[in-house]
Amino acid sequence: MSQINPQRYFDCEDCLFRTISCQYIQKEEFEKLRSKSVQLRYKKGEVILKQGAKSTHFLFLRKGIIKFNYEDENGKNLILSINKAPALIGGANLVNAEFNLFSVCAIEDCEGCTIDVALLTRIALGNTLYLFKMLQFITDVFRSSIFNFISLAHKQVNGRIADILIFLSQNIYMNDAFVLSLSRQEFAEFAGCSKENVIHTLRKFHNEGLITVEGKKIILNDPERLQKISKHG
Amino acid sequence: MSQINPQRYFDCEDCLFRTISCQYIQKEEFEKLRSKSVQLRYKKGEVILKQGAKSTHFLFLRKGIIKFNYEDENGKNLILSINKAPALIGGANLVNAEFNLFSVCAIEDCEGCTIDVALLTRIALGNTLYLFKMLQFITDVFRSSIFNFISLAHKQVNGRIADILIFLSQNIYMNDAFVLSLSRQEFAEFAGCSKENVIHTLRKFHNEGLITVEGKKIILNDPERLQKISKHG
DNA sequence: TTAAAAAACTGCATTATTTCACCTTTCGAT
DNA sequence: ATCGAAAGGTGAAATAATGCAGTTTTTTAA
Repeated sequence: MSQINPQRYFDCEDCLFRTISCQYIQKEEFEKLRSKSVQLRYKKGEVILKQGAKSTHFLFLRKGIIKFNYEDENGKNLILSINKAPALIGGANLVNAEFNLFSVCAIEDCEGCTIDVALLTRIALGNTLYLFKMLQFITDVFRSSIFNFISLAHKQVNGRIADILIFLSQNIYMNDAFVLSLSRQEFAEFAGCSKENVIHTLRKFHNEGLITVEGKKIILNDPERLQKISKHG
Repeated sequence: MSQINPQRYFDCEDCLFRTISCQYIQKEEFEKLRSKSVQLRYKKGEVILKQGAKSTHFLFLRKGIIKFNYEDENGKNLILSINKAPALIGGANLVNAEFNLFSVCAIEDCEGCTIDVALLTRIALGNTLYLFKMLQFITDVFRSSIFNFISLAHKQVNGRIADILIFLSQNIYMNDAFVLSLSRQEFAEFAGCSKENVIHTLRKFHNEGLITVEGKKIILNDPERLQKISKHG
């Protein structure tokens, strides 16, 4: 994450953020944003934004998978949501410019571009359609977590784990078979239960033929039945 | 909720929404908004916005207490948040103009004013500072629910109920003693547990002298110890 | 390559939570 | 004023979830 000699890892030409931005704002304005941007790479496990810190930049995540993490007063972690690129990260502070409420961490190797919040805000305030678009981007990340919370709030662990498996398959890995980016501990922090409970439950689903678990490799053999478990709670 | 003969229950002169709006937009523009508004009263229990419906208006809640309610596929309810006036209700749809994700119901008698979404959006798009202010209003309602979710996600029932008691005391009733607007069933839907568990736990806190429960009347005798229970989980 | 550390896993005792069956109180409508 | 429905409440059995103590497997770094 060295910034001494700003490195260029990828080309801006095919950047989605650029494409979308340039539908709303002038190329010259985008160039201003870009001149303040730095390309960064994060290894799996690295912290991108730290809870409690004041962040001066967003990150346009171009590649990779991240988690939003909240650490409570006892040091217990909760994963609020998991998102994959492309996404605009750090937006909880656009409307409400305070300290980061959550951390954002890479759970797979990531690359992206910092975006200066002050400058983006200035540009967006002069262009409501662009502002609107940015807000959509930001709330996307947020909204996905709502249904996870609902699942958490009134399903038991079986249903919650079924929900997470379906979510990962459909929204993150886009495949019935995937290699889990989360440790069992992290899975538990996402499901709001103990890691033992995650292990027991995955094993049970495995023994019932519902899924195949082999270390980090998971295959959903019967998504329909998983849906039923999710629904039943 | 008769709209045949639009009734005037209260005076617009001292309306907070008007005061705030007029800091950003012209009086004439506010008059346009107002001309499309209707003053409404809701009895405790009435539905203000219905989950799944397409809402053409926000409600500026001028007086009263409301709940955000999500009903799942099995008919189970979850209360996402509880808010008191003043608040701008229905904003989940401003950025993302779809159907209502949640219902909003009065849990105390309420009064407020409808606000035409299309017109408000049009005005806000022409005035970014106003748009920003409206977004702040809307996300306020949202943000308060986040910490309730965190509580839900990794505390046990004792801690969750302690959290809710503290929340109600500090954020809704602004007093250590209050008359609960929720039934035990609703309390359970907020705490994400069974109503029996709510009753048992309130009784336990009562027996320990932590709180005094007498039907709907609740007094927090020892908020500090309650905080400790909340913290310990 | 190997030793140490971290993560995955297991079964079980303990604790938390739900569910059920049933009783009592409160409240609103006739 | 009375009936019936809804809400509040109780205790106990059944179920779910956690936390522990220990083993195995995988990963990491020297």
